[in-house]
Amino acid sequence: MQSVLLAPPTAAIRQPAASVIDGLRLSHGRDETIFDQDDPAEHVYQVISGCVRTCRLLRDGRRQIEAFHFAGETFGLEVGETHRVSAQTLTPAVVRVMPRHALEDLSIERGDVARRLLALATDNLRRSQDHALMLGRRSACERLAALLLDLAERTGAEALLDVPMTRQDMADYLGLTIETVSRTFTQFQHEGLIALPSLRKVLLRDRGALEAMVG
Amino acid sequence: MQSVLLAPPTAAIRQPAASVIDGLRLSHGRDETIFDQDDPAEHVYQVISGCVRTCRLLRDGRRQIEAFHFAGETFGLEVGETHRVSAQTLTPAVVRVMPRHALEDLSIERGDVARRLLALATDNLRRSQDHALMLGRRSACERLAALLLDLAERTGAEALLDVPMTRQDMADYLGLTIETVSRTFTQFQHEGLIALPSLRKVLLRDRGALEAMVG
DNA sequence: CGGACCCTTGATAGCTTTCAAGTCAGGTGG
DNA sequence: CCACCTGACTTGAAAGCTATCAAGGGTCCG
Repeated sequence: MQSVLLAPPTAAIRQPAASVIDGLRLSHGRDETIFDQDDPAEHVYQVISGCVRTCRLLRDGRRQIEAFHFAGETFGLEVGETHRVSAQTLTPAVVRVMPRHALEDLSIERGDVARRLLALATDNLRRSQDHALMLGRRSACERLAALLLDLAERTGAEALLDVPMTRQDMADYLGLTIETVSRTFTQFQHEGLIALPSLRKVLLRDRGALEAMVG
Repeated sequence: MQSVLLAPPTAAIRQPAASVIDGLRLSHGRDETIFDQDDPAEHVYQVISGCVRTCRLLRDGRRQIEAFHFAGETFGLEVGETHRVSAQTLTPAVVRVMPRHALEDLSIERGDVARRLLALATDNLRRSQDHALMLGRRSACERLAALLLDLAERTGAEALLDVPMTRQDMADYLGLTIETVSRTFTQFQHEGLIALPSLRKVLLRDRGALEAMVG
């Protein structure tokens, strides 16, 4: 038997793995809550289709989106008893729901399952570290360029990107305001780096220049 | 047998766990490199004594410190073949070095070991997410207050903190400049929140106010 | 066609950075 | 033991980037 719990993140999109724990598949509409911050962390989730955001809220309402999750990606893995982030859909989405205790029990018996889980956790860690570097040390332009390139890579788009999130979502992911995101889009457009054929679509015209910004 | 690979982070300081893989114990002086960014990731490390920082560098020299690691804490766990961060000592330190492949092999046989590794990874992930929230959505004052309280908690200090890092280290962790960190210290002092009996020591005079800032 | 929401743009303010001196402390060598 | 010297820290002034406040314009959907 080859494929186990979850396919490796990169391969999952194309070849969904057979899984030991199938889990429920739940369909969600757009902008629906999957779980809230401080809810008991009883499940682990995998995006089957659509897009999900995980985010944290400060008491005064400031929001930081921790990550966007696309098809094949996993979220909701916690070490403690409660979720430290909330999760909502950006688009209509199908999400696989797996009971956490079952996964943990299984990972004690099955080394390969445990290994896969560890890979998922360290992969999320890697993303989070990249995110922190961006938030700590990059300018607004660099942040937006990084987001666009990341989206292109993860959705496998050539030049025309479908962006499932609002400007507000991008702002809360990038640690900026909605106005700054909008101005930066306009600036990129004027510089010929991108075109904006419609809201929710971005055409990358000079990928090299964007990559040079990100470094 | 009760204690396995690594004690849980919180307990490790007081009762170092017996371990399946003892690993080499290496002594380092102050400001020495343990590994560099892009080095092959062949080991996992645990701080026995002293303090270690892990950080990432941008090509133009901008630096983001990803985390400070104190006694009992683990660092260097990677999913890929190379280290994405570098690690240096802040103080003279003793570090336990464990071969990564041995850990991975062992975690396939031993469910408890795998579980412990997963807990370590998700714990690091949690810290990284807190860090990202701070970098994305908090002011300079809030960031410094959070760092001081975090140090107090992790080193178990009552009111008088020993800070092993320079202002530059703090700045690179907090996503600020050294001047802003210094000014914020001065401001806290004037507001009666802290006193600075010497460099590298901070006396917390109004912990409640600091906690209120962090929220 | 109307309305609501999202997005863009403009003007101004504010926080943090940058640039530039100084000050202080700790360590070394005389 | 003291003087010096170097690196770390602090402080000041000015600039810059992003946030805030405030309209105005588009677009999608009922």
